[in-house]
Amino acid sequence: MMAKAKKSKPCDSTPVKLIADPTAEVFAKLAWAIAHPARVQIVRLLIGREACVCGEIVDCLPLAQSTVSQHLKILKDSGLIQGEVDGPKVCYCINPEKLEQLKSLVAAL
Amino acid sequence: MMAKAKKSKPCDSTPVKLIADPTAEVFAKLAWAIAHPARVQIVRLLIGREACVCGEIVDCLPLAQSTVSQHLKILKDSGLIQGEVDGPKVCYCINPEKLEQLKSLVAAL
DNA sequence: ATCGTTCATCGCCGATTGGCGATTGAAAGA
DNA sequence: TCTTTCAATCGCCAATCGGCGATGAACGAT
Repeated sequence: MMAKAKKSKPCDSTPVKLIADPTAEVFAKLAWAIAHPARVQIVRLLIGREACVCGEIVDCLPLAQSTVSQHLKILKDSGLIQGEVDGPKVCYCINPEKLEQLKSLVAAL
Repeated sequence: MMAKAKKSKPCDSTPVKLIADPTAEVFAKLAWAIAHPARVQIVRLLIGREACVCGEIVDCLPLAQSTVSQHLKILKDSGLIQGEVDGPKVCYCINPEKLEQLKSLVAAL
């Protein structure tokens, strides 16, 4: 249905000059950090609580400890979360500034 | 500075029951779709205009036509954009619903 | 019917991801 | 000291990504 809607869209042809935005890189990096179900869950978990020990996060996910640690490293590298050593344990918490940056970048789309 | 802030965070230990959210998958897929600089630029480009022929998008990016086509396919699979065949050309445009879904998912973080 | 244009797809490649178990390292307790 | 515990890292693997050129299909125009 609606087949053959010839020329339905104007397909405007304003000469596009590549917006060489460096923000695209930043954007992509941040988006990539949460582009995995496990990382989405980790971020959500950390948003819901003050802070969380790594071991607890491992218990929350159906993944091996080493795998979770990898995801945590990725998130930490992106700046979205930060880890603080607390004795033998490590407390992770979200970085509100980075989270806000992500939100505003997406909202500005 | 601020070193040795022992026990600075409470590290609350509320028993976490894994929120097996299926939305994490959806979220991750959408995030992954824009987790590449080229795809960010494409999405931004399409938001700025009504619609855009594939060839123009190729001209806007320093990538080969086949590579751009790949990115377009990824974006199309995610639902963020949709393509409409217009003769020999293909007009791409943003899918406002999906874009809004992405925005609200991020905003709800 | 034969071009020329446009875009999708295929095959290939190197690099990266994502998963795991095993090992290492650091702190705290015995 | 020795042990235990917790988390990061290493090594390995299969799978995927991201890039490209080349090929193919669809369409308009000649």
